[in-house]
Amino acid sequence: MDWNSYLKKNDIKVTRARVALLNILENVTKGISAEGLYEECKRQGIDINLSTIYRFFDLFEEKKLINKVSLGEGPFIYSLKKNKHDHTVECDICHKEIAFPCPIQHIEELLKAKVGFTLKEHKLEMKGVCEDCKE
Amino acid sequence: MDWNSYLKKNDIKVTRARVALLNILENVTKGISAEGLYEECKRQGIDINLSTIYRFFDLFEEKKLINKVSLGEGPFIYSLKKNKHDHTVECDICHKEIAFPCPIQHIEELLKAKVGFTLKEHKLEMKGVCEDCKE
DNA sequence: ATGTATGCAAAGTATTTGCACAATC
DNA sequence: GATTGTGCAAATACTTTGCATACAT
Repeated sequence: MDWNSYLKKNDIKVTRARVALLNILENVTKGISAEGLYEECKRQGIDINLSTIYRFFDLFEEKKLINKVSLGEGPFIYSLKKNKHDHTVECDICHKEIAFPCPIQHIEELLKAKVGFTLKEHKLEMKGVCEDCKE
Repeated sequence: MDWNSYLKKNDIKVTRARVALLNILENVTKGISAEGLYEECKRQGIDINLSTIYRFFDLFEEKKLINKVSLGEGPFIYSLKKNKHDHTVECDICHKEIAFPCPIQHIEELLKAKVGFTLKEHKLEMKGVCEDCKE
């Protein structure tokens, strides 16, 4: 992958650390923790500080390029977003639709961790009441 | 609610702390953090140690009576499970179905926290590959 | 040359644990 | 009475931050 243009497109400066981390993340099948990524760097002889990794995740999460998921214990698990898409929730009352970034990757990590199931497709429909109609 | 029989049914000893915490949780519309529950106890003049609250959550999560959700930052958010139900994931290859405790409450908390939307109904279908067929 | 990124060490936040005493069955 | 729960204080796990230096444009 051409990280150079990927990064520029997202207004992120191209640095040695970021490119190295992206290269590793690209080849990781499931999510990875900050510590895990740090260990993987060491294993590959790449010297990157753990703080840098946390800052990398923070930045990329803010740019919505990364999923950050908790398995309920231990560290957060991060993974590069693929197939970025939204779902919509429709308000029962005003019928407004609100887009919401697909939350399935949270569930995907849980499924993998708890029952060893690898998710391929999903369909999610949600209905409820929006903030304005809540009273 | 009759917490006495609720607890016994789930093989949990009835104690002052547990009943008090359940009473509070029952009247909390959305999830609450350990610290939040602790503050609420104090506000109501109930004296329960923060460790006890954490131990309460651990126990009830193990018994699958409580949801534990992370919003990506800050503490975990806990809520009593209502409408306990499973979803199934179907394996593309062997067509085995695996039940999975409904993960929507995770999403529910996220929706509430991020876009103020209160979820009422959902439909979730998932397909993928089970552990045995993964090779 | 300027602004941003990184390493390092120290601090912070959320949670867990060990132990002594107390409550429950 | 035996077992399990709770409070307290200390420990741990994970993550964030401040500051000095290095790097990217």
